[in-house]
Amino acid sequence: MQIQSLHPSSSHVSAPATHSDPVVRSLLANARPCAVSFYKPNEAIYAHGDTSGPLYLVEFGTVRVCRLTADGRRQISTFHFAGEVFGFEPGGEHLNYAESVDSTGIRLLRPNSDAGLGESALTIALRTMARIQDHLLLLGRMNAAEKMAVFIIDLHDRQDADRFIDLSMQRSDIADYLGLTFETVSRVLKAFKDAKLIRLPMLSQIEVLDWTGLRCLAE
Amino acid sequence: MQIQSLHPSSSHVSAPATHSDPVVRSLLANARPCAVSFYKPNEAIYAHGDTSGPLYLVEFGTVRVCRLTADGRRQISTFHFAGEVFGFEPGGEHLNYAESVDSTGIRLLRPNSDAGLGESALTIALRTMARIQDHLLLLGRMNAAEKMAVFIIDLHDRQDADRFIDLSMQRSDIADYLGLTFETVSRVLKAFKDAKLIRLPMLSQIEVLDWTGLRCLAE
DNA sequence: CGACCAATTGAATTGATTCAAGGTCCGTGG
DNA sequence: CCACGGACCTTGAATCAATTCAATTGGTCG
Repeated sequence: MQIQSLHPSSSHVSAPATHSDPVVRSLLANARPCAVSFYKPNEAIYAHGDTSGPLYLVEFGTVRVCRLTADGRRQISTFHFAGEVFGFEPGGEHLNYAESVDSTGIRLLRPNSDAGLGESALTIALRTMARIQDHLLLLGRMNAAEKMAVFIIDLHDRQDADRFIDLSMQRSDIADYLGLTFETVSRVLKAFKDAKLIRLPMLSQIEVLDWTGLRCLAE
Repeated sequence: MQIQSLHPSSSHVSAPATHSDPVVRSLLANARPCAVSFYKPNEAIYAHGDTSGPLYLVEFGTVRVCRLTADGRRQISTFHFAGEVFGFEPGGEHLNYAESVDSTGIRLLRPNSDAGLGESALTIALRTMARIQDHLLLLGRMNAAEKMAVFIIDLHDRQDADRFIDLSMQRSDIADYLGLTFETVSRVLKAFKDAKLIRLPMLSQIEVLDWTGLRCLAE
């Protein structure tokens, strides 16, 4: 992991997210400015057991936040994309670990006063919580096809891309997010393709052909 | 639902939780005092779509917080017991609904200043979030026996009861919490009984006979 | 071009569900 | 006190969705 200089001329990464979200902007206003760290794919951002405290803002790229069972089974709690904030943990230690999925830029947010990051931190934490609660319903009560449909629609809603949805993560990441095996992910994508719900122009791109059909599956 | 008077002499409910948790006490200090509402089993505390804002403190009893799919499948996000705070939601509307499981007393917590409930609200929200993230791992990556073992141990840790664990909720609630059917819950309990891990002196009580064996299952 | 990793596909297996039948607990009323 | 009814729970048998295991294909990069 390298620390990027804040000086623009030395930066060779793509433009940072615009942070159009007012809550994120307010959080930035309460934070000390920090450099953007650049991560190659599959690098650790923080580990299980690390001291928690600062928050992390995704400038570009994708992050996965995960937890493991004692025998190594992995569950991905959330993916985070450009403009999203993560790193919330109670107590002093990270119970989850976070890694870059692809080439990712992360800005550290440290509170610049004793007052902490204020109300905006709570707001963003509650949003994250709502997202996770949605995911409980998905993991506990949906079948493979429904899970996949929800996942594709969610990806589309969070990317501003219109036509093609970018799959920055590989099949096994999707599997560990949806509580499936990577073989099942592959099979469901094939079934969607055969049902003319989607097209897969590349391994890492989805084009939705039938939004109605897909939304119907996702309820 | 009846509103209990704050006057002790008119109260016929069991003694309220002592709120030994300093964070909950600090939250109470920032809240306007409110009466305790008494709920019979299976009454609505708030509904999907209700305006959110106030927090709720369980004085006694058990609460379930749930979400439904469009076709009526239910996932219970969390159970809450005496001394626990719930009701966190982003935005203005409840995405979940909350109900009493058994006879339950709830104290409403409304902020008494414009500053809101302060840091303690964030602390408790983060705790809730950590609990939910644990539950993602359970729902996504554990089998029925492991889920049940984790559930029993968690119940024990959250109740101060030593010998007998009280199952205030019925089998279908446990099923909707663990992402199983109630038949499977019943079968797993039977298997635990046959394996001499537990005893079921009553329908709603568990006695753990082999903590090591149970913990081993739960990892 | 070959090597390697990821993804696909097939066949067999299995864990959990579904459907169906009993059994148990508990309150109510004769 | 006991019989009755209904809700909850247990148990069994058949089914099915998803996994496991095993090839094979495809894509990417030196």
